[in-house]
Amino acid sequence: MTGKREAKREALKQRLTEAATGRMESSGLAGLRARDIAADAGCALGGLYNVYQSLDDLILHINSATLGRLNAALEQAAANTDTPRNKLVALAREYLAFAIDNRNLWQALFDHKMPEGVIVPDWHLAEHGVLFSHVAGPIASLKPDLNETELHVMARTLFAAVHGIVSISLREGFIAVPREALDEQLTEFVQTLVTGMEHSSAS
Amino acid sequence: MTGKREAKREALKQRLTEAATGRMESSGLAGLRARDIAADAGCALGGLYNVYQSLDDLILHINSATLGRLNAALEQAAANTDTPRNKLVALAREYLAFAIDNRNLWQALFDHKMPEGVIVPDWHLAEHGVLFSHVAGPIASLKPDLNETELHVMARTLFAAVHGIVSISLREGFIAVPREALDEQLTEFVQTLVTGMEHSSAS
DNA sequence: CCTGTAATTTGAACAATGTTCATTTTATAT
DNA sequence: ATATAAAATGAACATTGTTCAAATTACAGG
Repeated sequence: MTGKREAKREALKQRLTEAATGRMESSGLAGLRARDIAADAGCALGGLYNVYQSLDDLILHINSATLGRLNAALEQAAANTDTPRNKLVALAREYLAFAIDNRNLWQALFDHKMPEGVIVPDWHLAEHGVLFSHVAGPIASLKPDLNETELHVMARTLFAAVHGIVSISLREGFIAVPREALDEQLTEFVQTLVTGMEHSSAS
Repeated sequence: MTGKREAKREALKQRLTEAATGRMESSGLAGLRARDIAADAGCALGGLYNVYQSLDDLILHINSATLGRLNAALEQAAANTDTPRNKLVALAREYLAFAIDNRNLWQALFDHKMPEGVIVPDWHLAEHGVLFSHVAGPIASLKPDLNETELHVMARTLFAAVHGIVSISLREGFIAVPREALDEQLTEFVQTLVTGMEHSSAS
């Protein structure tokens, strides 16, 4: 009857992660309390710190899972579309859809900051970097003359632009634009940008 | 010798605001402590709460001042340029410059969140809204057929796109792109977008 | 099945922080 | 000069994340 320790530990970790994810979904990053999470998971307060290094560490793991789902959704969106132009539009729309459908989890990806002096681990930065990569393929088709660096930089720029539009649109306090209008705006924006790319010097 | 109360109160408010702004510049929003601010301003901890409703209220006022300076800088940038295209490029570059030169103050504009249930006062939302307005003029020239709503929405979208690029570029942890490269990327991005606008259906 | 040991779980205690408020100090008017 | 109202003070409180000595539990050997 060995291995029971390991199993319990894993089970607790999962319960904690699920509890924390649930709290984050319903109350957002700012509504996350160590005591609530522990209570939801059915363990003592200290139990959380046996499994995770800190609350920030736990949040990092939640964000990692969210990034995984987001990356999968974006990959799907690009795969189900034909031309580079349509892929870029589909990626932007999927990003918006994911942000709306997973508001608090998505917000936490960008709202969460490590405490002063603590650096974000490389593996997590890499996961963020994958987001940019989805955009790189279609851009490479549109502008085959770009070298790898230029391509990467432009992909990051385009992603950041779309992120900014989604981010400000979903910001609380600001006038809530209806989803359909947002979708249309975003589509038009990407279309305009692609048109611009097609007409620029080194296409 | 009347009016001394009012004067002292104003003086204290200013000292508190300056102290808090200084702390925010050097340590960022997350490094702001009520006790530090009060100590810097030379008053007791409670004094802060005689002048401001809460720390959030104080932060709101700092952000208001920052927005004032940012709006002034953007207005200047647009005024010193000729064509709509060049105005849009100048606005984006000025936005980047301001963000770099006022990193922590600028970050706080978007990082700060009111506690759950407390809503941002209208006058402050309006100040944020002014940011979009700088972009509206040049866009109106480029696309004279837009009605007021369409114009406002497009201005917001373009601003948000530029904001996103600047925001992700200055994000800690991510690879720091040299300022000149950033500036060039941003310029190219706006140029591409304007080109796209010139070639789109309802120009 | 019993027992000793090592790992785990617990929750009281701690430190840091925003906020309040009874008390003290100060400014103004009479 | 004194009374009153305003303002300043800082101790006390509530809410956090985090730690750690003590209690509990799982496992191996007899």
